[in-house]
Amino acid sequence: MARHSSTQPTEVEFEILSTLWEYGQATARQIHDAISENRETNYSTTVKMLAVMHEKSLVKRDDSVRPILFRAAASQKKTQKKLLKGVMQKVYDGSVGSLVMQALSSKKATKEELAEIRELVEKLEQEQK
Amino acid sequence: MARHSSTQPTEVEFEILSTLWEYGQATARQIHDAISENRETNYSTTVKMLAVMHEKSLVKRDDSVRPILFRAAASQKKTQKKLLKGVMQKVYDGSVGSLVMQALSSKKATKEELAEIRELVEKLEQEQK
DNA sequence: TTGCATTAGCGAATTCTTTCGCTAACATGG
DNA sequence: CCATGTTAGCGAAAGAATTCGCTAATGCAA
Repeated sequence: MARHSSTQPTEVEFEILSTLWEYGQATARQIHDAISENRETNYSTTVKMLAVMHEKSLVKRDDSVRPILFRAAASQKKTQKKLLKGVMQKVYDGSVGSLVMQALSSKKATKEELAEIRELVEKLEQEQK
Repeated sequence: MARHSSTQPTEVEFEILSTLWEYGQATARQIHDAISENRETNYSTTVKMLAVMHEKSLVKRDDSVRPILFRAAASQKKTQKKLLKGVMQKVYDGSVGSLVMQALSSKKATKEELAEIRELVEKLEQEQK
């Protein structure tokens, strides 16, 4: 059975997914060009990674068209949440509080971000009453 | 040169570090027993991992005593921050805001955590003026 | 001190990820 | 239709991370 469905995407896989989230859909060539900006890599490698990722059901492919089009199988949000949940569990022993505190104190947030966060926090505090 | 110093600890390495942070210091046996509660593994493997981690300077060992005692080389906080920063960069494109927002909306925080977070946010907003 | 159980270390094997050369399929302009 | 360039796929290799069998060293109890 789908032994990969629960696994987090690996490093390179995540880069490819990021490209797909940005583009919506893309050909192997487009993906390759995009990730080549950061990483020194070969077109063959990208194609192979896409095959591996398709095998793992991380991407969907539309081969009714040429060149073949790829899309991410899961949304960015869903994938981010899953990953963050894992980090929270593994690194912060499940505590949202310490994760958020550390995030806030380790990197400056913009005024807008802070306002948005404060609003959410206040809303959550309301709900809790 | 220390080619590992910038690298994040791997999965198993992180589990071992977590044990060390909890215990302060521990023998290979203690570490092994601790991680065996989650992961099916062999004492030899734990010992080997400790050797690898020592090589990478992730742990320090005191072999003036028997059995040898291990300690984490870096603090939990420092390691957490480094890891979180990586996630923020890689997964949230560097945005503290979206990371925090997702963290807060994906898992309930306690009343106390929310209060603490709100205080920090308010303090940061003050500083920004 | 000897025997026995535990601890330490090593090298090799396994598994997972990433890489790429080489070939085949395709598609397009001439 | 053909030559040429681009796309797709495969298998094998290289690189990491993790595993463990086997042996050696150590220390403790009889």
